[in-house]
Amino acid sequence: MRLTHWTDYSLRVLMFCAAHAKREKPVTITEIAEAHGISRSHLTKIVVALSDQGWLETTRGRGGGLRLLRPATEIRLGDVVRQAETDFTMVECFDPESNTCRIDGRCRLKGVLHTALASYLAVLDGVTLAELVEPQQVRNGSGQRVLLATGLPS
Amino acid sequence: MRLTHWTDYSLRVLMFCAAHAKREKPVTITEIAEAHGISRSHLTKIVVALSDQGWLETTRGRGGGLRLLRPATEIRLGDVVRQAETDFTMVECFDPESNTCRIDGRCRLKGVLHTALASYLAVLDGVTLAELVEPQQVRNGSGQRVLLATGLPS
DNA sequence: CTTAAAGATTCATTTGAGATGAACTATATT
DNA sequence: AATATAGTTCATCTCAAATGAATCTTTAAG
Repeated sequence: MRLTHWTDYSLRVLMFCAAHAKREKPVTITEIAEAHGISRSHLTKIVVALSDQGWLETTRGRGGGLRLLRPATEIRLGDVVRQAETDFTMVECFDPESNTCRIDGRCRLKGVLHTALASYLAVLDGVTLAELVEPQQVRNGSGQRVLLATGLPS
Repeated sequence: MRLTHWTDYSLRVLMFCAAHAKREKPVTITEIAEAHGISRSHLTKIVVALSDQGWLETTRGRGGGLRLLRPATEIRLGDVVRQAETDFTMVECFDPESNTCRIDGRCRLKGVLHTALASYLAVLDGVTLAELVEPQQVRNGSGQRVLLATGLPS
């Protein structure tokens, strides 16, 4: 049971935007890609998806970049994960297409796993992007003051 | 986010054993494989693992087969899933080996996802194998009385 | 009006966990 | 001896997910 890198990166992009929301210049894809050591090309696809899903606003051209469409306090992790993650097939019988289970409909497994999944997402619904990146100064390895969640000097 | 077929089958094997626990002859791998339309060879590996993990007792030779080592009322789904599923890497930073996240240790994502996972498993811990296969007569498609969870005529 | 900086698209490829099954071995009962 | 059972080994297959090069499009700055 694991989340995809796609979802992981989706969250990181949104976190990065949230952490720099107050900056004048918008955040750029290249910037995030470099910060995380990911290819710009690949990350672009994730940004496009996030934009299609209404999380981000993108502007092309010089001076362009990304901006959150909603305040980070209103972005619940559960909703992001629901959209980023495409496959919530817990067991075969979740998917009517491929289900060949001979005891489907008479067994309670599916229901139980649905409940568990709901519980998982409910925890994520209880946390907003803002809480993840809440600025909080800590010392980094070099004794420098940095912002929690961004790693950038404050 | 999904469970592997391995875990799915593991649960089905245990459920089958639980549903037939009162039978004189032990359940056999071939029987389960046929009931679910899975290859006997593949299912054997799963049974061996379940046996290694202490869920099952197996006996070779004619008249042999599988038997649960503990009453179904004492087998919690969460424990089975924890053992069957090998990879609970929610995001890259879960795995110290592969983690390259630049903001690890200063970000709260990992903690949140751990909590969510714990919540998922807690739901499964609240259900026993016995509850899944609790005998309950229902009518099947042919109007025949069958046992819930097994699909076999009662 | 040219250039540079940004996002967007397309295409092809790689990768790796997970799944699969054939063939064979070991053991117990009849 | 024959049969029915579990157990092991080996090789492969499969497919979603991940990756990245190349190119196109848009827009602000100079």
